[in-house]
Amino acid sequence: MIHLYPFRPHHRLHAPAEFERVYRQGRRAGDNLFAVNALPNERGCARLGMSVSTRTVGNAVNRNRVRRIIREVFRAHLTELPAMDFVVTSRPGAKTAMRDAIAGSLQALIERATRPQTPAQSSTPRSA
RNA sequence: GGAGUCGGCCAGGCAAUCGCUCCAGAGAUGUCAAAGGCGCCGCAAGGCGUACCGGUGUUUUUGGGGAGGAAAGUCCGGGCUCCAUAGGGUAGAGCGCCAGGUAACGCCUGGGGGGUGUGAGCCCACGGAAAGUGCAACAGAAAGUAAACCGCCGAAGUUCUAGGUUUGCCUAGAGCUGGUAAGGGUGAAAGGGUGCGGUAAGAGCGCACCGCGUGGCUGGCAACAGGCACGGCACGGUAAACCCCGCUCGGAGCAAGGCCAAAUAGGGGAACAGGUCUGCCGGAAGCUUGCUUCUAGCAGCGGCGCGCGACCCGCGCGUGUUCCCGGGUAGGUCGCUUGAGGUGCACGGUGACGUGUAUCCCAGAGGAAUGGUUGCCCAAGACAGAACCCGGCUUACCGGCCGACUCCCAUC
Repeated sequence: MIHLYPFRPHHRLHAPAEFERVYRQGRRAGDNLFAVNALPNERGCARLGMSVSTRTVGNAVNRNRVRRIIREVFRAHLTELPAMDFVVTSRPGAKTAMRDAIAGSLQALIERATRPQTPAQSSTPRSA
């Protein structure tokens, strides 16, 4: 059982400019549920921003459901994450995804987005 | 008991635990002399000091609040804000039986009329077709100043034939012109309906009743209803076709808008220029001593541009160049939840609703909280998430509860 941590405003991204910065400069990883952009920050803790649209997820109720699950997953793993800004963008597959699927997807994507980039590997994983 | 109609209400529950957000209290800690308090100085304006009270952040803790009946669609109506104080006309849009309710409505209530159902009920875009224009496929003879295809008639006119004859004409038959909207047929619809009379056959041609129209009367605030008299059918349908009549409507929206403000262009002051325009006031020069010329300012009228949704009127704002001071995008903050507010009671009203009174405070986020996990229970949880706020309408929806009423069956 992991210990649970609070999730306060300074753990979130607020300004449009911050989102823009992560989109432009961050590393990107995605599957059919989400896309995750990650960019190191100077604040000493990880921060989360979400972009979940009704267009990809169906309706407003489902949008809230997906956002809450993302936030809970992020909160549960807050201490394990490096000091980076993450922006999670929904994709149509998230519409019907259950909680466990969302958690699994996010963990894998965060893993890929935060893994130190090694130039030799970048061309090979496709064939492997 | 079954089938159904109408109205109202609920929208999984409980517990533990981990979170988010707002409010209030308490503690810790940072910061602030801008505001209030306090102290000192000063006649006063005011100045100085002070973190004790206080303001404002962060954080801990305690307590409390935290999505809907549709929060939805954004289809109507308002409040609020800004634009001019919301002006006139045209255009445009909406609405359309009557009365009431309301802040207002295209909503609601009650009533009238029409349709529909055995019934409780339900449905209606329900002003005008004798202002004008248009439209009506196919079928049909004919689709609106009616019309003769089949049929009916043979009165009237006329021709032929036959018979009679007082030689004028008469009778019968056939035909033509013709008469006829009863019957058939076509069509969604064929120019009132039924019956009797009438007639050559027919026909509102006449009459009765019904319908329709006109005018009184009675009831009703009215829509309308009832009845009387007259008319003798003139007035077919379609206005969610144009249109006419009546009523209503300015526009944009909280990304409204106010304030504080990094960054940028526009704004205030000074100088120069101006449309050979007009007026007022001031100054200077000339002398003909009350006029001319020059010049500066203000106002008006022009011109140009912009705004007031479109157009016309009308209104407002700005005006070119150079030099000096002030602006308001990012961001923050307010707007932001106490309101046409909820609930109870009383009274008025058939009712929508109103009045009075008591009581309650019931989300307020802002890349956007209102949730996650675990366990238990059952009838196994639908549609679905506030974004300035209300009143409606419409649409979506697992089910459950309550009340009133109708029809059928059975029993007493």
